[in-house]
Amino acid sequence: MPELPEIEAYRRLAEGALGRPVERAVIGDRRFVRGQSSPRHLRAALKGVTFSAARRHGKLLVLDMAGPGQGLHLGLRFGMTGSLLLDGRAGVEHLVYASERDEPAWDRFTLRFTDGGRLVVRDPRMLGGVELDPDESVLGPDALTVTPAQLRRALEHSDVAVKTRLMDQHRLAGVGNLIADEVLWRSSLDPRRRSSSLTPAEHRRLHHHLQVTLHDMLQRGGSHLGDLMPERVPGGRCPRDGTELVRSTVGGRTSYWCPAHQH
DNA sequence: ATTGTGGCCTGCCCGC
DNA sequence: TGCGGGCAGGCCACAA
Repeated sequence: MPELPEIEAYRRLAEGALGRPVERAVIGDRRFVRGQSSPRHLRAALKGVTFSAARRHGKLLVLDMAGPGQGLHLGLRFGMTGSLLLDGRAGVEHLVYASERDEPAWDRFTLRFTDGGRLVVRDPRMLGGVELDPDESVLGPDALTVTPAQLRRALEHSDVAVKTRLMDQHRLAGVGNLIADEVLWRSSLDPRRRSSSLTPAEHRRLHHHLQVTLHDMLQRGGSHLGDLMPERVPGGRCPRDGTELVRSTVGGRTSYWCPAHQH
C-alpha cells in the first residue's frame, strides 16, 4: 500500500509534470474531491496553471502552483490503493493490496496538459483524494527527516500503544501499518508497549531502525519489501528466530510481531 | 485536549 | 460454477 516510499516515488514521477501548462482537470468521481472546495471550484482553480514544485509531506503529495494559480497548492492522497501515472507511466511497479488491472474507470482525477500528456490518480477503492490547499500544519514531522528529539516528542507522555503513536500522522507523518510493523520488529519492540514507557536507549534504537528501514524500502522500491513482510501472514514465523508470529489488532490495525524477541 | 470506534470505499479470495 | 461474507487500511467524523 502507499506509505512514505511509494509517495516519494510518486513525487519523483510528478516532477516530470513541472512547468507543463494544464489544459484542464478531469474529475472522474466527485466524491474524490476532499476539503472545502467543490469540484467546480477545483477545476476552475487548475485551468491554465503550471506547477513549480512537487513536494511530499508524509503520505501527502503537494504540487505547488505557478502562473494563474500562484500561491495555491494541490494536495494528492492515495489511501491504500491509489497510484499515480504520468503520461501512461506508473510511479511504482507494484502496489500490495491493490489491483494491477489497467482500468480507466478507476481514474479518479486527471490533469490534462496542453502538450497532450496527463497526470492520473488511479484509485480503485477511492480511499485517497484530491484537495485544494490542504492543511499541512496538522501533519507531524516527516518520518524520513525526523530528528531523534522530534521522535521522542512524538512518543512521550502518552499511554497509547507505541505502534498507534507511530502511525498517528499528526505526530509523525509517513508511517503506515506495514512500515510500523517492520520498524518495531527490527527494533525488538512490542507494538503494544505504552508509548511513554520507552527508555532513552529504546528511543535511539527506534529512530535508528526507522531511518534504516525507510532507506531500505526506498532503495528496494516499496513499503511491502521489508524483511518481515513475507511472514506477515497467518502462521508466519519470525525471520530472526523462527518463532511463530502473533497476529492481533493494535490501534485498530492488523499487527504481526514476534513474541520471543519483541518486548 | 486526547483517545477510541465505526464507516467509507470496492476488489479479491476463500469456502460452500 | 457462482455466490456471499470477510478482509484489507488511510483517513475522517463523531463520541466519550
